[in-house]
Amino acid sequence: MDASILTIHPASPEPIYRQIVDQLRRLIAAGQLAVGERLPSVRDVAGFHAINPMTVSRAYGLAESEGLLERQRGKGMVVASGPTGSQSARERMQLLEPHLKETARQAQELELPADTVLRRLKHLLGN
Amino acid sequence: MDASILTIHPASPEPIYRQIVDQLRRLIAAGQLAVGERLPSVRDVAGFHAINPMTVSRAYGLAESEGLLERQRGKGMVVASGPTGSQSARERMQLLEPHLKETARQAQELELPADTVLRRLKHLLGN
DNA sequence: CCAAGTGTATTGTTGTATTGATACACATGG
DNA sequence: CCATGTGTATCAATACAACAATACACTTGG
Repeated sequence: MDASILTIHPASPEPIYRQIVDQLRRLIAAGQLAVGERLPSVRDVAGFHAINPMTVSRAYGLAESEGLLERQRGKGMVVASGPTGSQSARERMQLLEPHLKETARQAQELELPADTVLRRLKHLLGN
Repeated sequence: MDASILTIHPASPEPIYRQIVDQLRRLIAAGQLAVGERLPSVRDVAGFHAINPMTVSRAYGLAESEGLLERQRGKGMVVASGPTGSQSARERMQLLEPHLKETARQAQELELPADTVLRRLKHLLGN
């Protein structure tokens, strides 16, 4: 598995380990990471993105305790077969809900017309 | 000015002082806080939200160095008359742009249909 | 004038978060 | 068997955020 599946911004105020966990949660929920699929090793990810291996390990550990990943000793991490794999659109939507709530809050503080916001987001989604 | 204009979540991982500054930036850009209007005193805000006055002072100080607020010695902080007051919809939109970009990224990782996301956001905006 | 209200500088403390360097235990494959 | 590849436990070093308790300079209203 290629280390490039993960997008990381080391300079972001968002902690690196949380960027990784959040991303894994979404990619696994959508099935972009299939059940049983092997993840890139901590050293691969760390080398590719020029970050510390322990930071990746911490993210993997959290993802495991959350039931997203399973550890295969000596081999690596694989996507867990638990209650997680490839969820329905409804379940995936709930992962986006908090972020959307915050979007709405900021839009209202900015007094932006709903049309304007929706049109812009539609454009961004059309990639 | 009432201390309740500011919404603060002390338990959020987002630092309190940044919650305040970000919020001020939006409220001022929209004109919900009019140019020249007085802000609630640091002690009022701190008392109302049960946080430390110096945390509020720090936020006000940052907002001032950003040109959002002006300090009137002995009186308090007022909304600056600078290049900031009540911006156009286009300018306000740019304050939301980074957040919308992130929304689009997460939606794509979740493989959510654009329609679903847009419909949900439209509902959240219709308050 | 002076009490009461502004913001702020200062110093110290506490708790936590984040990252880093190193060494270790384990499993695999030739 | 052993080099190589896993993940990770451990300890350390910072940095950050918030709080606490003062003291200070300033303005206003009675």
